[in-house]
Amino acid sequence: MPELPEVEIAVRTLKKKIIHKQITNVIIKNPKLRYKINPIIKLKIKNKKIIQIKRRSKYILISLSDDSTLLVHLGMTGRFYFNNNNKKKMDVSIYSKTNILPKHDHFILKLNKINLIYNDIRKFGFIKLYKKKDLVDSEHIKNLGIEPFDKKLNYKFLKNKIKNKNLAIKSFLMDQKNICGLGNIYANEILFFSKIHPLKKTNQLSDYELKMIIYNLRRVLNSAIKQGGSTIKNYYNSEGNTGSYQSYFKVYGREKMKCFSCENNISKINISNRASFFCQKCQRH
DNA sequence: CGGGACTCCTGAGGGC
DNA sequence: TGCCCTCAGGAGTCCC
Repeated sequence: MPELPEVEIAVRTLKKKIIHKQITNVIIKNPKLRYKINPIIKLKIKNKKIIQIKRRSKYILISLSDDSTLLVHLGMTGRFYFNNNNKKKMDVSIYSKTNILPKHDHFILKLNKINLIYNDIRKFGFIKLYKKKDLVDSEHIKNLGIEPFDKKLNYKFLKNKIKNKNLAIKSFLMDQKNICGLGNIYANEILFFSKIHPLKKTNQLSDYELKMIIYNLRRVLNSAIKQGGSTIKNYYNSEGNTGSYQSYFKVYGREKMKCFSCENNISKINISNRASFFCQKCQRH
């Protein structure tokens, strides 16, 4: 599910449901995710309390009472959902309500009255445990770029970042070392609102265009968060609900359909191996 | 070093 | 119906 808005929604739901709860047991059903789940995790986190849940880029950081942090990335299809474990039998109503298949459950945290289940069809996500002090220097976190809502992100910051870079702006936006949290959907949408062709080179962008990119990325992300994220292919979030930002897509997935701003049809091209959607007339080089 | 192609994995959908 | 191909919200690795 996951670009920044979807991860943010997941974090907010986790906060609501599992903060302050104690981990009474851990079940690793299938350790083979992007990185093999280290079985030692089970012993290390059992009986610890969940004291804080945060988002950094597209990562979920679950801090535990012994100064360790579970670092979770959802990959393409990772998601958390909950199950009531108060009864003897698992509550299976969520399976009929959503398209979740238990065969893709890989990791389960048993908490007081509730199970937190990590489900991931394609297994591109991962779960790692770090000591809190090692987390920021970890390979996953240390090279991350600026957060989209960080006040330090302004056009001068971007201008400095793209200095000497002769790279398609779409690729720049997708690279987490620059601005983090954006993925394929939102990069496409942001460039449409900014009226910039996705292949336009970073060193060709005007100050005005850089300002538009920053303005629109915040606008698009905020709006998506407000809508509960985007749901593709009946993808359900942690509470068995779908986000609805997909109905606001201006270009993503709209190849050959009419542009909402002009009479042109939306084009689709490949940039860095990812589908890129744009309007040839509204978005100029 | 920067940047593009390839890779991991499963499932959905289209064409024949 | 079945088979084969392509594609999918990510990002690390390899190679030039």
